[in-house]
Amino acid sequence: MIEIYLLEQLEAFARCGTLSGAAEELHLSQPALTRSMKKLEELIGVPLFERQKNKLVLNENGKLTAEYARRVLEQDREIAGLVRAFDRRNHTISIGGCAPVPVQQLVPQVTALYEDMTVSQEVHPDAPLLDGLQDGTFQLVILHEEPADKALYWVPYGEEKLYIVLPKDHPLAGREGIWLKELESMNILLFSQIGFWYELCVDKIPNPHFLLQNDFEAFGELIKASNLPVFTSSYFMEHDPTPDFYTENTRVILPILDQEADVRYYLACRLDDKKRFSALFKRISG
Amino acid sequence: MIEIYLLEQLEAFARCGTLSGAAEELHLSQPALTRSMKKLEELIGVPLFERQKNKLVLNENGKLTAEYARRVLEQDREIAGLVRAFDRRNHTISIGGCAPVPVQQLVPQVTALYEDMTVSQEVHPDAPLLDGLQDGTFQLVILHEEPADKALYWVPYGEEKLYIVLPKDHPLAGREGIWLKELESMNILLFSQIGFWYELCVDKIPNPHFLLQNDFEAFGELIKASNLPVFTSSYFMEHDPTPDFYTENTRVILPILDQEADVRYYLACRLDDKKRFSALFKRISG
DNA sequence: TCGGATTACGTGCACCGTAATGATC
DNA sequence: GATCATTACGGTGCACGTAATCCGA
Repeated sequence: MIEIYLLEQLEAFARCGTLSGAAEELHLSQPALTRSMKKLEELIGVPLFERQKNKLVLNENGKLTAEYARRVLEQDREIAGLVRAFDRRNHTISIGGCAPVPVQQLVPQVTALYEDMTVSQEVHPDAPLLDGLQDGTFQLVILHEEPADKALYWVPYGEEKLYIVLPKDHPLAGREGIWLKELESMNILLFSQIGFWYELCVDKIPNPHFLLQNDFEAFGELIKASNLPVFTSSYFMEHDPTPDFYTENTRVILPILDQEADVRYYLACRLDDKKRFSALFKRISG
Repeated sequence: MIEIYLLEQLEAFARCGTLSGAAEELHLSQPALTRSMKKLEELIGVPLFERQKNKLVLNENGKLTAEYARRVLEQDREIAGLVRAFDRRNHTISIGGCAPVPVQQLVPQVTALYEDMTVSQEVHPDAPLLDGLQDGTFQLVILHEEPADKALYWVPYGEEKLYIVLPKDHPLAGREGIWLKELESMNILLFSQIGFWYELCVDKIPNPHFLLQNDFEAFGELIKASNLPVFTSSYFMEHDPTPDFYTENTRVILPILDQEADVRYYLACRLDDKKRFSALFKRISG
């Protein structure tokens, strides 16, 4: 049986062209390589090298062997990674969502129900989420549109509505609601990790001037320290009942009137995972 | 890097179900297997076994690893054989022919011209010869029909004509020639290794009664000791000028009149081997 | 009590490195 | 002299075996 280390050394020699080069690359001595190549040659039983005076060159047999070696090495190297990935898949539930809010809500529920599992989370647009569900990157995804794919199982997963917070002295502050297009060219504070909401704002607000901030603490400080318009949502209004800018009475909160600002979420999994997550769906749906 | 011996041991364990079984099969001790499995597990970095009290069982990771191991092992084992076969192909010229006579003529010519090559020979019908030429089984073939394939190069390679030797008191002995169909139901001595000639005789002689003999010495003795009809050919008549049954004057030699008994041979190779064998073709064609 | 897995311990071989030699540019 | 392959020699890691222990049918 030809051991891997021999194939590895042959492959390195085939690439480098000299034993010394290969030895350096493999952090081995030249004599070690000489011996290994001799041994390999003996194992296979036919000459693999043309031995010129002080040069060693692969002959046709050697080139062929190197080619086979490459294939075996590649497959051998893959094993550990593939098995680790397989193991990981069986011990982690990967959640993908189109926005952070519903994902943050889901994670503790999943963690509680599947104690021995690791739960990972990512935020992406709907399309890659659906792809990821199919290729196994995600086991659960939260979308903001009803999945049409018949190979998926899904349930409604709450709603979220967009509001805007304006200073009381803002020209639009007296309104009962705001259309996104009315925010044209306006400076608006925006937390950067808000998933699909960002695309929505970019789509609907002409010539947007977003002041992006991806540190949540700093974002809060900026809100307090400025009187810039900022988005919020039904979720925050319910779960964070006394933030400074609500009670200071210097700002008003107005609903966004666009239909797209009123979102329903859907929790989906592959049909063949429906059983696996039945407890989760039960808990969510009633 | 996972060495082959580890995969080999895992694969044996996967097949046997117990370490002791695998140890016996591999001519190793149980402790050696225990250690190797531990080592493999550590290398990959995820559990591969379910350790019951005094039983070791592959878990899902382990089964997957064993599956990968099988693939790598198979490919690794193949290497030596494939390279040896490749080497052999480059150092042997395999000659196939439809009959022994022209092959026996060709072998010394090839041997003389390609000194460092091994020359092998086989006799087969034309169809497998042509197949073998294409798939590399043969580099040179001798046919008894002109090859139609445009991907082949060929030259005429002599002729051979069939005769029959009859006792002088045989009813047909007075004829100037014989048709094969006239040999109906006749007992005829036949050397078995005569290639396509055998098929020809079976085809053309109704209800043939061949007394087959595959030992050449014994065949000669049988000719001398009996007065049975026997085939010969122009080749033997030219190269073996004084065999007993010619000079004893108790037998007559009559030509076979069938058109198929008058054969022209053709030496063919693949077009991409034409250059390689140009010296041979030159010598043959003059 | 036997069969199977594991642990502990000692050993030998196989692979390695260093040093020296040979050979070519 | 520089580079490269090979040979010679001495060292060491590691895979192995033996023996002992544990555990369950």
